Amino acid sequence: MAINAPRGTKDVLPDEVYKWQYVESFIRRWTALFGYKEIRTPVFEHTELFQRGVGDTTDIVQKEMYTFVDKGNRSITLKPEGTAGVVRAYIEHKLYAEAQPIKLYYLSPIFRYERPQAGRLREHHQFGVEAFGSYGPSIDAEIVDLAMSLLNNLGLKGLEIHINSIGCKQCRPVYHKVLMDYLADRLDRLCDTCRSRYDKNPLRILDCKEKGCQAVLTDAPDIVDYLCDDCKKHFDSFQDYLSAMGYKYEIDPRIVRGLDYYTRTVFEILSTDERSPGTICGGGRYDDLVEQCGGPSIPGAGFGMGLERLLLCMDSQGIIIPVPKGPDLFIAAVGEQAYHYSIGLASMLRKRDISVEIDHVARSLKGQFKYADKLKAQYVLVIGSDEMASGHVSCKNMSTGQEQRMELDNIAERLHSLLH
RNA sequence: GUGGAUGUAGUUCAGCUGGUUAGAGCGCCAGGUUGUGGCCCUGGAGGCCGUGGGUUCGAGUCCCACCAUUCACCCCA
Repeated sequence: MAINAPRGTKDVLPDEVYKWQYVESFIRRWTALFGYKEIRTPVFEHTELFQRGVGDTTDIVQKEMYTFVDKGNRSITLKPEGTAGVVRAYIEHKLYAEAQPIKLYYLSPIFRYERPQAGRLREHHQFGVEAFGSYGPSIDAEIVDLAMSLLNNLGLKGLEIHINSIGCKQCRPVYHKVLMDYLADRLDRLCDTCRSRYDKNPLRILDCKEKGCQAVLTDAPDIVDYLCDDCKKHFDSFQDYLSAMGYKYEIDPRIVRGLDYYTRTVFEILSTDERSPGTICGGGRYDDLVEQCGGPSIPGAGFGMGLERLLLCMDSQGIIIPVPKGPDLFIAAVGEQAYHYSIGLASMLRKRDISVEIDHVARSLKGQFKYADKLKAQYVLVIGSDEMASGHVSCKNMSTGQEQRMELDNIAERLHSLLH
């Protein structure tokens, strides 16, 4: 019996959850400001959904999915990305019947069978948004703005926005042909995987990192030069809107993304920081996906943001996430009778909205103070037989060391005024 | 999937060319205070030296395999 977490997974321990909660609180604030509502979809879906949605030729579907047959003989797959499930829910619940666009966000674990390394896990977590029902480039710009606002507000520096357009079903075949013609007499200089991509998905050859392929591609035609008029117009206005929002961006004709469903706009937000991984957010437009998954012909746009990478990036940039406060009060009891009384007092004070800690392992008074200190308790109340008899307790401020006496009768009020 | 590095207390790490009871800092517990934390002092608990095999009189140390971690690549968030 292995007692370690499965390869490529990580526990978030109590000492560090506050970092996640901090980031999540920013996500909830910014999605609210932009009008995106949360959607929660299952961690697993029918395998077919991802095969159809994400695309059979992608690495994700071909070799990275966690797929198994359940006891009812269904093929089930753990989400390898966030969009497909949201699209399925959008179609299943006929959200297209509501006023469009429908703007959604999710926080979800994502599973991919990969070789783990820094910022790369078999289970990672993504924050993502999906906006359905608008062909307009303003929604493309809005989601970039949402991602950038969030990241900037968290304090990240040195972010770059890289954008591209990969056309639509009208103009992409034209570019495919141009690219294939260009590559036709250079096939022997491409790597094995690229040669196999030549027929199935030639666009993917563009982002091959092999030196040989890179050399071949230096003079390759750029897709932006072959966009149809509508796609060209869309791409231009997208850029205009980004500028109107005050963003600098870079057109990178090599961004094609590893998911087949993208059309027109694709983008990545990456950190130029050397110590942390590059891409922390990637997304784009998917005008044919809803229809491909069996819904009406409705466009969409969205992105996914890797939370582990975001946290890594914040850490390497030295961004300090505020550590949560300790309890308002620690009650230190001396003796059986006082402890018995203190248990009741702690319960009462918690109901009065004061956070209270108390010893549960029979520590000495000194031990209780040390423990209170470790917990970062703001005040410590000492209760022993003297206090029980007199009805007065001493309350010690742990940061100044000063003690004051107070009556047990109105203790909650006194504490409230101390804690304001 | 390909290539490199690394696995020793809870944690970070020492352990020289194989040699007797495997060490340190931090953390944890207790004591130095009879009812008071942080600092200081003293003591204590805690290790099948990743797992399995091999070489050897003898392995934490050398060899092999496996497992895990980590870095680069592929790909992606």
